[in-house]
Amino acid sequence: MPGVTLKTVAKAVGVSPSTVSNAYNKPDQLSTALRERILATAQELGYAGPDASARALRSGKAGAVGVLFTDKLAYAFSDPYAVGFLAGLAEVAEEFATSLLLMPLSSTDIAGGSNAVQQAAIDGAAIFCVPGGHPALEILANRGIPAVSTDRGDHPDLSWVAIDEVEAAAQLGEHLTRLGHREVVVLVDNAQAAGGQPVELTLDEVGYTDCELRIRGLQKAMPDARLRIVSGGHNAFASGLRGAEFVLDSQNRPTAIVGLSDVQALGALEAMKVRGLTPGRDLTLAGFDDIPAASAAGLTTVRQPIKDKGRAVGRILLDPAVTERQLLMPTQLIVRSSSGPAPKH
Amino acid sequence: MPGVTLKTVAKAVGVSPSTVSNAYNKPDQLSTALRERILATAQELGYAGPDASARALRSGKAGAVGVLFTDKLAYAFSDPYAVGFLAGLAEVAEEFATSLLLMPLSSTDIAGGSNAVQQAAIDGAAIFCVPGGHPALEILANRGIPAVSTDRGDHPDLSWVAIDEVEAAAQLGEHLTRLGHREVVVLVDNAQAAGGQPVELTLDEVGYTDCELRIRGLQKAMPDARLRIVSGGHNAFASGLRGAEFVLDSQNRPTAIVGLSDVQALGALEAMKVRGLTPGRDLTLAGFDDIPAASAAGLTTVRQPIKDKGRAVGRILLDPAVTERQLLMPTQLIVRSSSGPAPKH
DNA sequence: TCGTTTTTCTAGAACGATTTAGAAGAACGA
DNA sequence: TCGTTCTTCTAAATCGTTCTAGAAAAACGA
Repeated sequence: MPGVTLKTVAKAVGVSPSTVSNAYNKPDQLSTALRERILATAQELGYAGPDASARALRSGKAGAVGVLFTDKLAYAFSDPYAVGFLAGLAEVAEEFATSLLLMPLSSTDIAGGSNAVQQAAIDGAAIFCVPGGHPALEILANRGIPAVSTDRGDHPDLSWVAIDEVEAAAQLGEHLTRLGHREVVVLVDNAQAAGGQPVELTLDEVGYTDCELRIRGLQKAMPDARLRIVSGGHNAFASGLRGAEFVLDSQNRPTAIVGLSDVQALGALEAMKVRGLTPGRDLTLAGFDDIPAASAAGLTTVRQPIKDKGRAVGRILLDPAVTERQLLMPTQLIVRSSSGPAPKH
Repeated sequence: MPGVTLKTVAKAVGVSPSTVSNAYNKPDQLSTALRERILATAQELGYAGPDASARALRSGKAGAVGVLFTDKLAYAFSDPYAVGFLAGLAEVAEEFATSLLLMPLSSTDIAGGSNAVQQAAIDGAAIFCVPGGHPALEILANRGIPAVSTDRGDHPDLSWVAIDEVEAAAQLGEHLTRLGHREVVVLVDNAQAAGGQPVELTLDEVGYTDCELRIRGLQKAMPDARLRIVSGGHNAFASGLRGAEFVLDSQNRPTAIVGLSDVQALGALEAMKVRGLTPGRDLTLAGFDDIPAASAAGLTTVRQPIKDKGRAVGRILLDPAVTERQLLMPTQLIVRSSSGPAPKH
């Protein structure tokens, strides 16, 4: 049955196309009897309801919001933190009969124009941990697509749902200071190390705004400590593992390792285990996010309400009743067994 | 600048809209000089390229494929198995400049019509572990959207990329039989237990076709064993944990527990650890999928090439050169330390 | 030089719906 | 009975492209 459209149905029933459209979208605009007759005829003709593209064009609503991820999709999903965010977002999306459009941000050919960000039919975009200044953000702005970021940007008119990165990290920093740590390594996500060879970075090279802020928070709360920044690659278990290996096998071991995400911290935990190091005694380990696995592993971490973050982003994008455009979510230091006093030497 | 369209640009440059369209889509249809002039003017006017919806309508291609997940999205993504599938699919999607549209499948009001499946603008759909007979599948069929399932369906004209569930499970069953196990508990995903209270089920109540087939495979290879089916909720670590707790704390402990997914098996592993039970010695534990964490945990499992499965689904949906519509992927029993001989008594 | 092909561009009709403004008829109050 | 308000339905414009067919100009071969 090729080409069964609104018009076909309208003709078959003997009404105008508008009425058929109303039968689907505004049931109170026509009598129940007629509506039922229309729906029945539609069924009979094998008409599956208004075409999505046509509706999107005419009404200006795509029925989908984009989710922008940095890096490859695989990395994004391997972090339960990302999954939690997505789950919260999906919950709201579902409520508004909206789908989620996954937009992997391959570093290549963003500028090319033939990329998802340029093409996608979306009503809004959730920017998940994408560094400020990324070309994709400009494209979105150009297209006039409302975007909500999970990071606080500098522009006052940008929407975001974020945490106070500096304060959150400072909480952890104070905890470490109290425990007497002065030699600290911070494990960060970084593209430079993606090849497999861990690298040591300066603060300027870190890149991701949120990482940078967290490090600043640590510095602020640990003015007397020596902070080294190391990356084993993109945000993943394996990167934390590699980064920690690099640090643990080097001459000057720190007394504490802070992963800027729990998955990285858990990777570091693995490296410690292999070397027979007990977290909290031989070396202090801390993470960020408080993903489910963190509590199982006894990892000290900074909890952020990730699912709520996803929900909030969804509401800002989809719920017209929500007018607040910038939301600061609470964080909480969760102290577990992986952190302990710095060993005297 | 509201309403900058193809026409606006065309007028500004002094050419026809068709030409501007060609500048974007068919660069060889016009002189380079003109094309560059058009692109420059577009930039100047703040025109962000052809509108996605309009293009979708006119060309009949949405530029996106839907991904249907059963249950709540959160459960879906907490399983690395799902993530692997998605990664494979995303790889192919990227190659064909197509986006992935995640479609949350609320169990409620699917029939209502105001759901994502009905509304979404997609060219095809990947059906990931959605039980046959689900209303969403019918909606897709009605809309004439090609769909590829990860489960073998009964209809001969349905496309799928699957494994031989029965045989795969039978491989594992033979292994267990050889080890002398006769008291076996199978942990399954089930909505009934989603509340938190584990339940014991009959085969008829299992629901998901693939789960059912796997159990049949086990039965086939373990004709003399007593198989009990238990669920601790939806497919997740926590469900496996709860299900195993229920089983381990009951009067008649089995000698082997089989999780129908690795995440559930790993949850069960946790329950065993807490109770001081060593897998492979005190109790045999096995899973399904062979996710990365399985090897780290020494879990005996049935490997399936999940990323390839995702890729294959993507190719069937997007690559016109691929004509094969039904693909059986290989599986392999991976024996690790979590399985051992049944204790004599 | 004169057809013929190739290149470059255009006019105008789709694509399939929604929206706006308003008509026709029914129901209502006085 | 008559004007007024609802209810129910419709005509026509519009959303922003891409497509088909073909015109005009340029290039080509002999």
